[in-house]
Amino acid sequence: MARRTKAEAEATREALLDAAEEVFFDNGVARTSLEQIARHAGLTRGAVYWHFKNKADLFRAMLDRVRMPFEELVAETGASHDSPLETVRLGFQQSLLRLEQPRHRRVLAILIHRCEFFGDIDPCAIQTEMAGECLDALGGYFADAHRLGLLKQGLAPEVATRLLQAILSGLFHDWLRDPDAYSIYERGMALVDAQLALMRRDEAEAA
Amino acid sequence: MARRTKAEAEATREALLDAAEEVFFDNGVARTSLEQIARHAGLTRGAVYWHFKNKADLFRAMLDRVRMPFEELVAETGASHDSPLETVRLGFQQSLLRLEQPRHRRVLAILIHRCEFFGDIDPCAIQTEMAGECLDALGGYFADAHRLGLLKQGLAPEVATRLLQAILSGLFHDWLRDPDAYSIYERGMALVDAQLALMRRDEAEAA
DNA sequence: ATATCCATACAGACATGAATGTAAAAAACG
DNA sequence: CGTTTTTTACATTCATGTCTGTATGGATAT
Repeated sequence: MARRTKAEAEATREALLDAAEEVFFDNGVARTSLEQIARHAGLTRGAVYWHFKNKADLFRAMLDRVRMPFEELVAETGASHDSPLETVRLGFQQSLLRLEQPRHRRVLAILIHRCEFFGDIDPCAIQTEMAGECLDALGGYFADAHRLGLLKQGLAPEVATRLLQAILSGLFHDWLRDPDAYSIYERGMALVDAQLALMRRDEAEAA
Repeated sequence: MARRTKAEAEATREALLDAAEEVFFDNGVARTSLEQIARHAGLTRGAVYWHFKNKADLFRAMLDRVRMPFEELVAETGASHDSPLETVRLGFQQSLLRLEQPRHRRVLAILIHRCEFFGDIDPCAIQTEMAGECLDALGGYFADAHRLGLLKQGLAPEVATRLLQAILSGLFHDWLRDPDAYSIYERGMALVDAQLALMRRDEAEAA
């Protein structure tokens, strides 16, 4: 085979990324060679080296297909600003929905549980970046909630933020270790709802 | 060099494990060769292959030096059985104290953030095993707490268990990504205390 | 006590295989 | 025909496992 049309070249690029996802997920990043990825896509290493500089570059491209900042997720839901706790809930829900898509699930699982640093890639740094992004957003919402008197008395907004962020993070990690064990959407929403209920100022207090 | 005494042989074994910890932590497991480990310990690969079957065996031995089931931690604290929530707190505290020791910190960080499967080692499975162990223990305590009427009304013990486990897990993961950023003991205890306060039935309800 | 002998605890060299990156050839498009 | 896409072939590097060599420790016999 050789050159088809421009669109078909793009298709092989995508095919390579798809293959990378699958093989990385099955074998881990370090244990998979570019040869394996190419073969899995029905191509050869030559194609890989044409489209990507090297393994790290391929990896980055794979990640770029699923990036989604928390704020964007929230924006998608069209949540209003007057109820920060509900906004958090919606953002959370949106995240979980995304995670149920195979592509997002696979790539996140790879990033978190199936790779260590290589080349100029540091998965920990990427995770930290994503976590920090999420933490900042959550922090803002809880600060608002606190100002509006929506939080339980004695619960500092920073603590509430870290609690929820830890729950989110822990949930992700645990679920990604074995995504078929349960539905993250159902369990996740149950946990957020329970936690938000715990953190919300109750009517008796508010009166 | 050649054969020293039996005690000295044991010392080199430990030295190799120490070296493995450090190099694994710095470079990741996949990227470090047995040669690097041996050199870092001032020895050669011959020593490594004498004491260990291969890389996976060495890795397992490294893990074995820090294993500690949650129940054992709780036992160490000598907590009484009449206050399950306090028992959970103490177990948590004990875990965090352990984590502040460099050895535990390093090994856990390696297991969680610096290795993917290789040989017959599946770090995810090991994590799942540890998490499950912890989950079972927590589940028992919260079931007791529920029976004793210590939990907030409407809070199912299973949900409480999963919440706390997620918090623990999330906290570990986040901190291990950058252990020098903050004290896990301080922040961790603040979070558990806050969470336990939220989950405890308040006096008004109890009356 | 000391000489002998074997198992132990390493070091060093070697063979193998696998993955990488690159360069050159080949095939198909325009 | 020239350019773009892909294959094939090749050179290099590197980790692994194994094998051999060797000096010592310790047990046993004398």
